[in-house]
Amino acid sequence: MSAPIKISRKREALGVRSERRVKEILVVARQVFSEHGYEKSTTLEIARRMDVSEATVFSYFDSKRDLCMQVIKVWYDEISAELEREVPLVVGARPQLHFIVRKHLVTLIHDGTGMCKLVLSEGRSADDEFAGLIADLKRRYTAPLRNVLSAAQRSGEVRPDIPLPLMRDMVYGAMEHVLWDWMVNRNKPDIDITAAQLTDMLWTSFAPISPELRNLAQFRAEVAGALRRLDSSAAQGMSVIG
Amino acid sequence: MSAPIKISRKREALGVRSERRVKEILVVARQVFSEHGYEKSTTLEIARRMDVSEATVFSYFDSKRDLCMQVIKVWYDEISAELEREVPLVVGARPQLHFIVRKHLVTLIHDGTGMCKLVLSEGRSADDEFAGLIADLKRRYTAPLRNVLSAAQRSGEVRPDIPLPLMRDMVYGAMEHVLWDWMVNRNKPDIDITAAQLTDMLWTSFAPISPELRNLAQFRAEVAGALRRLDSSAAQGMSVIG
Amino acid sequence: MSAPIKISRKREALGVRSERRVKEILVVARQVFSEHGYEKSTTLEIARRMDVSEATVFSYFDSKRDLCMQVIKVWYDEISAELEREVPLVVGARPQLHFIVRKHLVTLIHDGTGMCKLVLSEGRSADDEFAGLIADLKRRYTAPLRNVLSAAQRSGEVRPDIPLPLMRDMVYGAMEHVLWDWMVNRNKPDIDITAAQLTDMLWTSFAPISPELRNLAQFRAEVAGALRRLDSSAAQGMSVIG
Amino acid sequence: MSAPIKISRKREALGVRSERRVKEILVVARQVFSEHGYEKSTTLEIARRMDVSEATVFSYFDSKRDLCMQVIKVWYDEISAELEREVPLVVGARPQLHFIVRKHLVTLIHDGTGMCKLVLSEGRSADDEFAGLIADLKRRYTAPLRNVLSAAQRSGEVRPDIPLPLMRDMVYGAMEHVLWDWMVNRNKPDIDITAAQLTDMLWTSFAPISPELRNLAQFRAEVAGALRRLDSSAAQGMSVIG
DNA sequence: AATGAATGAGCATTCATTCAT
DNA sequence: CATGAATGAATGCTCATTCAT
Repeated sequence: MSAPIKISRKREALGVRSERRVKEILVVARQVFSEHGYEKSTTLEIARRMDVSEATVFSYFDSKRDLCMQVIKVWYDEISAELEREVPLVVGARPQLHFIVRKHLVTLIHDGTGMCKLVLSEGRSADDEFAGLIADLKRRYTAPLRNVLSAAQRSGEVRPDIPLPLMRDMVYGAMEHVLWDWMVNRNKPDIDITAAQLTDMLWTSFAPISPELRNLAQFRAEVAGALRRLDSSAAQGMSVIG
Repeated sequence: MSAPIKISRKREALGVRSERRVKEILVVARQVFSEHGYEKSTTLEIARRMDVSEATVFSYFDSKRDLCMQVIKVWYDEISAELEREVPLVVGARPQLHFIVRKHLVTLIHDGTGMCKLVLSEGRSADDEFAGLIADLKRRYTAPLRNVLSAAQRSGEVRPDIPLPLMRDMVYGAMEHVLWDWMVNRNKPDIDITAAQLTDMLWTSFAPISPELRNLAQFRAEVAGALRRLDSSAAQGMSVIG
Repeated sequence: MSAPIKISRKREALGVRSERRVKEILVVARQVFSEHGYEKSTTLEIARRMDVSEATVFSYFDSKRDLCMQVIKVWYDEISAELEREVPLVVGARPQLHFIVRKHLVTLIHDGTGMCKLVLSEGRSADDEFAGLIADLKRRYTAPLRNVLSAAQRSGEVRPDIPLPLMRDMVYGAMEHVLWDWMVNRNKPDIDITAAQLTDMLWTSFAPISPELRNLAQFRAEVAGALRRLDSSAAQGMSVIG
Repeated sequence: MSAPIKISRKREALGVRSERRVKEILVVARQVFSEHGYEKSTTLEIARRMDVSEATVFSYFDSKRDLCMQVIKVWYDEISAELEREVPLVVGARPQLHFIVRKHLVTLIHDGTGMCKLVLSEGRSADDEFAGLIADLKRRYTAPLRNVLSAAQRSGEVRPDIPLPLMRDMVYGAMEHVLWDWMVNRNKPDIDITAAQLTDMLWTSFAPISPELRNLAQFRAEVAGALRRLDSSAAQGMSVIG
């Protein structure tokens, strides 16, 4: 729960002056990794863009993998901290959900550093260790949502029979799909509308519906469906009565 | 929309006899890619397992990437065809949604060929072309759901104000998250329960709620939330009245 | 005892035509390693001298280390086989010892491939595994001497109270020193004279001396020494009598 | 012949206070080089163990090679001085030889600093300059033996027809082999027994044997050998007489 | 005297891909 | 139809060494 990402061996004893270098490298590395993804990025390019030698980069980070990990960690730490600070300022479970959803979309879509693709891609790294570390970072990032939903379950605002992880999966899974659709197919979503619609659907699905309402809704749906099928058959010219 | 995945240049002129070879290679390649992921798999290993030379593999496929693409395509074609065949046998929009959800989980979790990780990982490939091709395959695979929801919208069973892609994202996004959680953190989901819960939530969120019910539900939720906050404040010893 | 040096993984299934390549590489690698020693040799230089790419070299040998090992093994196998063939043709234990000693010096000094330095150097490799493998090769190479001495012990020609390994160490240790002295200080030994003198001394030291002769010799030596010291003291003007 | 090992350029102008630093570095470097050998040791590790920067090390020594050289030189100087002091205290050429042999084995085997492997390995360095410098150190170290044998030759205790270097090679060559066998194959020799046996053999081989005795011994050996071969032939069922 | 910081130069190894036979 | 053989091109990483401060 605490420090899941180990600080590079090599950074342990660095002085103040070099902290600047570390930051510089992280900035450049973020750019490079964002542009090409992890595999296609090279340590040489990162070094070149900084006008330093590769050796310099390796004197601050243990390995390419380590460097990329730190880049992702820094980014997650930033947005996690922001989220942790802002969510409590919002009042009400539904508004909080809405805030989290909108914030996530805004952050990833408006982010100028191209982290969206990197994070979505590397979050699915085939490398187990890498994937595990990112999973840790995500745990922190999604904690606010978890807290909101957990409290809402206790207060009765959210149905108690659904495991929190499953609800989290719905929230972030839906958004990742939206974002990936944007990345790959260039279908840029309208953030406000999408956030509103997602929140609406999610909150509806999380709400504890009274049995009566639920049954009523289901009855209505089934009747409507049966009716549609009837119409559909008729439309195909099948002689129903004769 | 049509033939999105180009057949390998080299396969165009191949005879019938060699079709068998193609299948054999695809089978072995599927194993290898599943085991190590795309990047860590080597054409040498694929060739060795078949007891042929690497050159033979390359005489049937243009490149490693092409081969992997075909592997994924074949798999998607299989499950897409199955889905297209089976979904119409289910009656009712909700049962169809449930069927699609459950089928997806069953397929990916019980699949002995380890395609789950490969598909989830490579579906997020940083390579734009690759990602685009997989997006095409997914379009076909998700078409049945699209049809179900589209029809349901027309029949009034599903609210008409939500874009179909967004609903699709909710369905598959949630499931991908569940599956990835399983892959990385070894949290194996109970398929039947998860499918039921997901369907329940999704269907609820897709259902057209009458304004009255919706308003009523929201009112109920807000009152409950306000009450909770009141209690919480009181519990912390804050003087409420003064 | 048998095949101590594993054949390169990669060479297992090579055809006839490529056997030539293997030989070619070994020839060139022998040159390069001989000239610079293991550490300072580069795979690039070996490849360049053959006008092939480094990759070609690595397709026949697993690693630089493996290649060097094979070079050394081939050489040891050659001279071991020769020795095994020739020693039995010599009659008599002492002549056999002389033959082995002379042959060793001739082989290492007249060898145009510069293996002398490589073998002497790498035989003392700090790398334990490497050292172990060379030790195996040496075991075979020194076996003929061992057999000669062992038989001679049984026949009473060689004193039985000395362990064979210690006698082997005397034989080869002395020669290695002679050779190294040549390599480093350019003191080229006269092979025939050195071989004769070494054999003479070694055989004398291995001979079973009868107690009487030994005692007599020792008595003689002690008297001579005492006499020398007496003379030496007197020469320094020390008052002997007081 | 005089100062063969040049003092590091950088040390020339250093004051007294820094002499302490030099000693400290040499102590740590000895440890490191002993543990990993020259090639695998890094200046970084040496610096780290001293809690100073690499730059500090390089301000006292010209190069890694220079440092290692000094380490070896210091060690050789120590044991050379000791030998030079102690050998004269022993009376008699043979006892002196025995002392030198035993001392050498004891020193190298019981040495806690692991110099044995380093010295044996680096004494065979492929680097000509390095090898030459070590050869110089060895010259001093082996001088006492040279003196002993030289005097013994003059006094008639040792045969005069063998060049001193060759006798030296026999003495130290044999021991190096014994020690290397220990290092690589873990055959730890019994120091006292080995020293006694080596001395016995060496002294015998160095002793001036009268022509009569020598001839007699050789005659005896040849007869014994011939007899053995006769018996061996007979034992193989060869009809000797018919 | 000490060092933080930087680096030039080097190097083994991998692997998809091609092509003559 | 198959393949043995060859390779171009790439790349992460190490380490002794220097120098301004």
